[in-house]
Amino acid sequence: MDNLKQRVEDIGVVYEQFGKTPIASRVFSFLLLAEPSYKTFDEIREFLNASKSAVSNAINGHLQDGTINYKTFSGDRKRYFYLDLENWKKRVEEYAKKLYDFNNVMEDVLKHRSNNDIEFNNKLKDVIDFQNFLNQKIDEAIRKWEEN
Amino acid sequence: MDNLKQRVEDIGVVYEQFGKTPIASRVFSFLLLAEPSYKTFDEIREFLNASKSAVSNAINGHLQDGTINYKTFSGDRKRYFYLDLENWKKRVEEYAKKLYDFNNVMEDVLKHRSNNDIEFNNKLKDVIDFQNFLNQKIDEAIRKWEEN
DNA sequence: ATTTCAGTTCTTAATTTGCAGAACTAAAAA
DNA sequence: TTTTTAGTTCTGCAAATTAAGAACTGAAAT
Repeated sequence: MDNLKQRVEDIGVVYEQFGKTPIASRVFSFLLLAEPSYKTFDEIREFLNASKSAVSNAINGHLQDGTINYKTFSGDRKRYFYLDLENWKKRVEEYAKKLYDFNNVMEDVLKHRSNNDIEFNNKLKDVIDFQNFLNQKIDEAIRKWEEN
Repeated sequence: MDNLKQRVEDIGVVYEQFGKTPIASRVFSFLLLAEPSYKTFDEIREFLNASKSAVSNAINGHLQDGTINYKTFSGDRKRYFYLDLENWKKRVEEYAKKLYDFNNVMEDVLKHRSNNDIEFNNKLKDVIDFQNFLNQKIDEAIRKWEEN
């Protein structure tokens, strides 16, 4: 039944697309597949066959951007790490903010461009408008999901 | 008036957030700010003070993912590269597809999980539903923008 | 007070990435 | 036909990333 290890690897590979390191991706993947869904540092380290430092750094990265979190149980000093699925929308929000900020940069660029290249300026304006529209829709979707 | 160089650098730095290399980011930034909005390989290379190989790779990367394109003029064998702003929505679509695909991976994970961790499974289902909803909204926004 | 435990931090090594510079290529010009 | 042009590809190196292993730390248990 060690197709679990293989599944963790496979989904880990897919998750690497989002710019995470191999071990960070496997930590994510393991916590997505594992049962129970919370695991200690050492369980993760052992399952992934990785070094403590690699796992420590991967976990702290995920904690930083809110992908995972941990809980504790009284009388047990270990931390139990789990995918912070409730934080998902906030992470989407943060990505949306990045797009929004860059859109402001483009808006500023447009404002400073001369009138010699109307064609380009118009297309740039279209892109900016589209992105604003899209960002609005994304915010809207997040709000709607929240009020459930 | 070489605050243009500085602006290209500054916006280049911002654009690096989206995972592009320094030179690729500066190529984008230059083509966003430059007038006219299309530039030859050598104009880019010279403006950025970079090597031909670096510029060649950056340009080909951008061509690959549709960020830039080029046009030619008869009697001039140079290619004139420009930001392919009309392709913006397609690139957004492609990113949305990545999210959609990963959502299917998570859907598959959910299907295979046991019933021992209902809490986690429910949250996972929420995330999946939210992502589907969001992807739908994104597609919708793209369609709406298209029919203008 | 000492030991154990759960991680963290500090080297260090191995890849990987990003880029320069030079050699190369294919098409067009002369 | 040779030469020029507009890039591309190759070689190699420097810097950054990733991860291992071992030393370290601070809180908790004994």
